[in-house]
Amino acid sequence: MLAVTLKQIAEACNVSTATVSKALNYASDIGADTAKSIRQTAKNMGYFPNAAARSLKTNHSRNIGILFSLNKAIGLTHEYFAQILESFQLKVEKAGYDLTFISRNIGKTVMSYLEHSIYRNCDGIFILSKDCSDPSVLELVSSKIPLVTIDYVFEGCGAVISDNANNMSKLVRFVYNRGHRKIAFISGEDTAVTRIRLASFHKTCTHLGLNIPDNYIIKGQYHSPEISAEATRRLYELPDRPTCIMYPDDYSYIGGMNELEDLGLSIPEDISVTGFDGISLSKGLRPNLTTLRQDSELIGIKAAQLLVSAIESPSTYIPEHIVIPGNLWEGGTVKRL
Amino acid sequence: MLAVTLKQIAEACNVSTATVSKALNYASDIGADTAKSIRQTAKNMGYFPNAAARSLKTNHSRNIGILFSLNKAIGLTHEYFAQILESFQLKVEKAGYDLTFISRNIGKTVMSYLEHSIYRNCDGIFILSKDCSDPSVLELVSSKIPLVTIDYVFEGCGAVISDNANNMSKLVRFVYNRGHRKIAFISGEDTAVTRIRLASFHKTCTHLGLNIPDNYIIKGQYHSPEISAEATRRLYELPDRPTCIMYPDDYSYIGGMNELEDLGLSIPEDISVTGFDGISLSKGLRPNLTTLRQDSELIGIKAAQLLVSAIESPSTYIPEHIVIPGNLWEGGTVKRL
DNA sequence: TGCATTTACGAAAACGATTAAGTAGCGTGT
DNA sequence: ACACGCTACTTAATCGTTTTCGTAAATGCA
Repeated sequence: MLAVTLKQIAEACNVSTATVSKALNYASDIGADTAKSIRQTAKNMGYFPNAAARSLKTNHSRNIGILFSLNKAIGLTHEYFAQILESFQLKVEKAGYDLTFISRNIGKTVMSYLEHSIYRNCDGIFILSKDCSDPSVLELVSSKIPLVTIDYVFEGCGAVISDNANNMSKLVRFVYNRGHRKIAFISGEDTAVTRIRLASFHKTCTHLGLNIPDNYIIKGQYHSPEISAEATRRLYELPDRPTCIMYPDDYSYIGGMNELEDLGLSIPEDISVTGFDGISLSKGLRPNLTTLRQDSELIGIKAAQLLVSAIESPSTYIPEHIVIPGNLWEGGTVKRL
Repeated sequence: MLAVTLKQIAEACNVSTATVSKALNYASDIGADTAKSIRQTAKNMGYFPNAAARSLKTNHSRNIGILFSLNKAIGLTHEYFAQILESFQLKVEKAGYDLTFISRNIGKTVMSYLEHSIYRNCDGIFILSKDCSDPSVLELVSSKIPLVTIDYVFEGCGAVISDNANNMSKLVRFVYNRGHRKIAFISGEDTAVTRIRLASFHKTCTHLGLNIPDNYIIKGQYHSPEISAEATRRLYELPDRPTCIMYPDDYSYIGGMNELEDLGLSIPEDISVTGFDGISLSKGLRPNLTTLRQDSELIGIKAAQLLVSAIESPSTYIPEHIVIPGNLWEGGTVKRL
């Protein structure tokens, strides 16, 4: 329960706390054998440094703040982000960092993200936010705290981004190559990522010589089966129905899938569909959902590496924008026409 | 960037740091007007206390450790736990606490959960672990650090548990009341919760006078559509097929749903099914999945209240075991026979 | 041997807060 | 006028580290 302190070790070894500190930190001006025996007794006594004391003195906390915009559509419950966070956590843990959620308030006092980060003395911040135009996020970004963002680019800051433009293009081309010309697209709610995907969809279609009518493009929502179901019905009621519907993500597709079934359409015989993300769900479906697998694990890992290097070697650090390609998962929901 | 300290405020106000500290902490022995003006300048200067210094001195950190067993089946990517964590976070944040993940290692050094908690000076721990028999968890539990567990009971510790026994019973009775007598059950992997649900299933069946053959009970896995699909096929191949299949959770049911469809069975006409959890997915399905909605939001809130009171009022605190009932969601996947 | 240099350690200050103890100043009761 | 008790503040110690600087002993070199 009660923590062992440097002082206790010092007494046990008959040396000063300075010596103990040096021994444990492998400092240069200490005798090899003294150091060894101190380290041994420290281990025996179950010593761990007091994080607060160390943080106070050294001005770093070995703690990384996570800025997670928690809302329904994009938050912990979204498998893509949860997976990124998981692999990020595993990686920074190995580098010796803990993870703390950074919110806008602590108790009754409201603070900005920056203030919270300073309060907790975070060595770096990992931003997984939907709305990076939030002034409080901007304030953080323009501070000197090392940070890495996901799927959003701030100039001068490290970022890891899923290659949304190319991914979407890949998916559209796949559908096109299977012979589809009437492709509908249900987008997610309006975010930077959504805009990139939508632009890529249009660009790719134009490039392929496809003329997509306006009513084939429906604004939906990520992670919402209900809204995808509704959008699906609207597409069904169109006089000139699409032959393929592209859903905003795998999860929300489930709503569309059920709606189509209700309407008596079978997949992919009567209508083709695609998802996005490649979460575990998509492989549990029959036929396997055709989707674009984003490499969330790699994204988390790269973000961790980037942030750790930004923290630990600021001199050599270059705020890269790492683009992570996705993989097309062919599945079986796009029929060859 | 650089934080404002007490000292700076003290200089600005021409008082000692002690006075500033007292003013900000609403201590008694300080003049009302001095206090007021100090608080005002502190605000103007953008002061926030240094968490490390405060923690060092007061021996508490206003930080709660989360012990999250991160593995595939049960972790951040599981909506039930992610939701509990989300609502927990929102609640403790209001009480003035931050959340830090507690892992078994930090850098190259391996430490126990207890050691990590001491290292970070956590005021309390929130345990969301699948395997509470882990010796390192046990060590933590037997320490004096306030903690609350989810879906697992340690005597003398606060716990919030979803009422698995009654929930399962409710679900079985609902199926029974719809006329089903041949009920199959696909369980999750072996955990405390699984054992409770399985026992409740058996007990309820016995109570209802049902004799469930052994081959109706299949050991599956939570959150795994694939394994549920396979289990579904095994049940289908039985000479005497069940009329209803109960899946370990909503998510894994998706695998079964597709398998059944592949087998040419339609739900609920040819076969009835139930899920468990009541995640958003289940309401996106057509027909709506019959499931047992666990109140993950309330569980998170109650856990937060319990833990905060354990931390802040240890004298009046009673380590309750709060049982949160679930709600049957009738849905449309159980046919009336 | 004598002097300079290195090695190995200790003393003490510092990080930013909290808090017990001490002390002015002031009013009050007798 | 004097002791007493408040009130409102300051001083200084403290939490557990890290780190600079000082210094004694050991060593190197001529």
